[in-house]
Amino acid sequence: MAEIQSLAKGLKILNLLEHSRQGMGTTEVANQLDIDKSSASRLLHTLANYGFVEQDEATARYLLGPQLVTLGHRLLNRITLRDHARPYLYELVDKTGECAHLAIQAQRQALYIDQVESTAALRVESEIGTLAPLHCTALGKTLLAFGEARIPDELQPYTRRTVVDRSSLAAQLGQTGRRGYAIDDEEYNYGVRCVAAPVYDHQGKLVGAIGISGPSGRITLERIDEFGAVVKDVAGALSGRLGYEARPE
Amino acid sequence: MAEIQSLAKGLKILNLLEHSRQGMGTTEVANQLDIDKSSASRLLHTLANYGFVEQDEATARYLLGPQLVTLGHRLLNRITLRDHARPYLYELVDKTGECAHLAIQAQRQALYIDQVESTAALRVESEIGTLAPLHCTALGKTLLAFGEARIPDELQPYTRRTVVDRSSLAAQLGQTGRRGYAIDDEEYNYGVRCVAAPVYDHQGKLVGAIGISGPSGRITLERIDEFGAVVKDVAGALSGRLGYEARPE
DNA sequence: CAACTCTGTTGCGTCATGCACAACAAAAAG
DNA sequence: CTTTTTGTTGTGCATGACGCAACAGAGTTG
Repeated sequence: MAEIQSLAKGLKILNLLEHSRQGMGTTEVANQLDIDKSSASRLLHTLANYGFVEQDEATARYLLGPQLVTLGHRLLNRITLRDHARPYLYELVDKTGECAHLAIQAQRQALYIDQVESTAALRVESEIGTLAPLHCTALGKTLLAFGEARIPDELQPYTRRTVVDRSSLAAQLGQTGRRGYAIDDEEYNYGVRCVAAPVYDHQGKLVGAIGISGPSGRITLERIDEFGAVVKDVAGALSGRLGYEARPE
Repeated sequence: MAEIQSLAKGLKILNLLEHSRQGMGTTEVANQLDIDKSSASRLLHTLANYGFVEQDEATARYLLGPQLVTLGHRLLNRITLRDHARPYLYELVDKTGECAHLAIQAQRQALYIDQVESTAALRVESEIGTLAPLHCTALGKTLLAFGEARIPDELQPYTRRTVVDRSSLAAQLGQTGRRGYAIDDEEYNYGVRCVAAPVYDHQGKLVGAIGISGPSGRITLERIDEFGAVVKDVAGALSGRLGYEARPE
């Protein structure tokens, strides 16, 4: 599994620039990656030649380039699940008043590929394209409980409530499987509860998860089963739309 | 302007995969780029390690990876122009019945960063993330006529109507500047006419262009000035929203 | 206005590393 | 079963990427 190091360096630069809002200069990039200024300069020029980074005209700092928008959207548009799911996300927002999300599994994480915002003033937004951990989000746990994904090796804690014990998590996933929906009780963000349920295609294969997120003041523990039933219903309807036929138990 | 060749090869692979819907295998990639199988294999592994490509589990072919979605959207979300423009795109659709688009200049081309579809059955869709030439689209010509972009070196013809003569194009851009909006009269796609107008920020700097596209049966040459006035008005309103104050001539 | 700093690019010698070729494994086709 | 195709791994060699250094610009400071 040999890695082409020059390519890896270039990709690392892209990942580096992701978290830099105002861009980075050649020297800064070189320092961060512990490479020489000259190498950084040449790598950045190469990336720029292909449109993967772009130099701000005013500040001469490097930013992510338009080619990434092009490639990223090309990929998103290819995911037809997204088109089918959209009306059901709206349905979730209508019925619950909370933000609805659609995620698929990618890179051993949950990738948010669509989102419909609620109209509430206090709401939880998750940008499309975000990757979230599998073990402490409702969407992620859905992918774990109903799909073939393995429990990640490291269970990083995000809040005091994050389940970091593998056997506890496994037990919870079993319960999730029987119940038909997954719950995130402030395990990823304080004050935020989420509920999610699986989406299957015509072959009965898990293709993604949809769910809602909201402040724990509105998604109370008393009402969470009620929300769970709604999410499960809508997810089931979407699965049906994709040709899935629920098999009788 | 030395280019790191291994990095360039990796980026070329990404561009190659953009146009492949069902993915490509190692050998296929190697043939397309005229490199050895072994190199292609190692490059693909490196790209996969960083999530820029992904292997389909069933077919073992390589596809664009989720990291591109993440990076691409990170960039899109950073562009606040997009947020401000959206209601005005809806306004354009309402007033004209045609699809509305928002583009910025990137890589010496016009980058479509948002779109609102019309409800008409016959309509022109342009995917977000698409790059279009500057010299033969209304959005592109707007960027040329009102911004600092230079006329491209090569004026590639797309239809019989595409203006490929530099001086003719310069004259047309002059007229566009005086008129306040740009027209694409089937110069990029047969049967499609477009109208676009410039968007300025609070510094009076051109930041993008918005416009409409529709079948030439509806956007007739008789009515095109009427559409032009609408687009110019809405673009002006958006510029005002961004803090631009039209200076009296 | 020089002296200084910080930044980004370029030239060059050296050595690492990516490459071609081949062999191999594994799957698919015949 | 043989044959063909595909993908990965091993290896010697030469290319090319790296680090160093020098240089050029742009700001800053005294």
